[in-house]
Amino acid sequence: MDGTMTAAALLNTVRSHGLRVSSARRCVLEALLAADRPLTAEEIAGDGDLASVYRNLETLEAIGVVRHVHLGHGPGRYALAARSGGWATCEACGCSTPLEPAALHEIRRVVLETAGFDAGFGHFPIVGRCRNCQA
Amino acid sequence: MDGTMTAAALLNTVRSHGLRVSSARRCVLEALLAADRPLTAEEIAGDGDLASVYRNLETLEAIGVVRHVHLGHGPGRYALAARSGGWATCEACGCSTPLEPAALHEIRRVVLETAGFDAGFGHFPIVGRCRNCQA
DNA sequence: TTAAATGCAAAGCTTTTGCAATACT
DNA sequence: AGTATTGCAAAAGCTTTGCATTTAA
Repeated sequence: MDGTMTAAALLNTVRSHGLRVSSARRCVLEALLAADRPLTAEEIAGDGDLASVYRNLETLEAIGVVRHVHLGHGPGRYALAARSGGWATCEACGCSTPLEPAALHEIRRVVLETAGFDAGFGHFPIVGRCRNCQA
Repeated sequence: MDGTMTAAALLNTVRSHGLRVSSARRCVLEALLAADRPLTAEEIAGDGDLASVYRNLETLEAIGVVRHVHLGHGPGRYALAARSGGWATCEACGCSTPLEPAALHEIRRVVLETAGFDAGFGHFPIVGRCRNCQA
C-alpha cells in the first residue's frame, strides 16, 4: 500500500472519479509520490501556482487520494493517503515520526476501549516528548 | 484543580512572575474562568482589543496559566491550564469532549509503552469518530 | 466542442508586530 | 518615576475565491 504505489495507479483513480489529468494535477501527485514526508503546499508548488495546488489538494483529498496533517504550528502538510498512518510529534525537539503499525493498532484499541472513539492519528499527531527528550 | 480555582489565585500567580495586573489581563482571565470550554481569542476579546488578548494569552501561556488547543480547523482556542486535560474531537459530527482522567491515563500509558512518547492530548485532540458516529 | 482546470490577482481569516500613549507598581 | 502594557494600525502568513483563458476528453 505504499512502496508498490505507482503514478499510473493514482492517475487511474483520478480518472475513475471523472476528473481530468492536467499537468498541474500530475505535478502535485508526482511531488507527493517522490516525497518521504508530508509536504507543504508551497513545497509542492515550487515555481507553479499555489492556488492550483491548493485546489488540487482539496480535490484529491475529496476522492481519498491525499490526506492533510498538521504536525505542529505552521502550514498544513499533505501526503498520499495510502501512506498516511499515524504521527507523533515531539514538543521539545520538534521531530515528527510515523507511528509503527503495531503501536498505532494498539493505541487505537485502547482509545476505543477507554474513550469510545474510533481514532486515527493521521490528521493531528500525538504530541508529547520523544524518547530522547524525556527528563 | 478546577472547581476550586479562584481569580485571586490566578492573579497571585501573575504577580509572582513579576507581571502586572492590568485590566486587559484581568478580562482575559475572567473570561477563561467563566467559560466551560476553550475560547477563541475573539470570544475572549469581545469588544476589547484583539492584539492585547493575543499578547496576554502568549504571556499567560509562558507562565503556565493558560494552554491553547486546536480542536479542529478554524481559530485556536484557549483555556486555563489547570483545566486542560486531553480532548477528543469527532470528525463526523464535530463534537469535542474532554477525555476522562482514567481514559487519559490509560491511553498515555499505552502510548508510552508502544511508541515511547510521553504524550498529552491537551494541544491536539484525539481525532476519530465518537460513539454516536461510528458506522 | 465544452466543461473542467488553470493562472493570476485580489480578498479573507487568524495572528503578529511597531509604536506612541497609558497606567500599574 | 519608570517601565510593563495597552490600543490602534498595519503587516505577515496561510488559504480561498473570482474570473477570463486554456486544455483535456
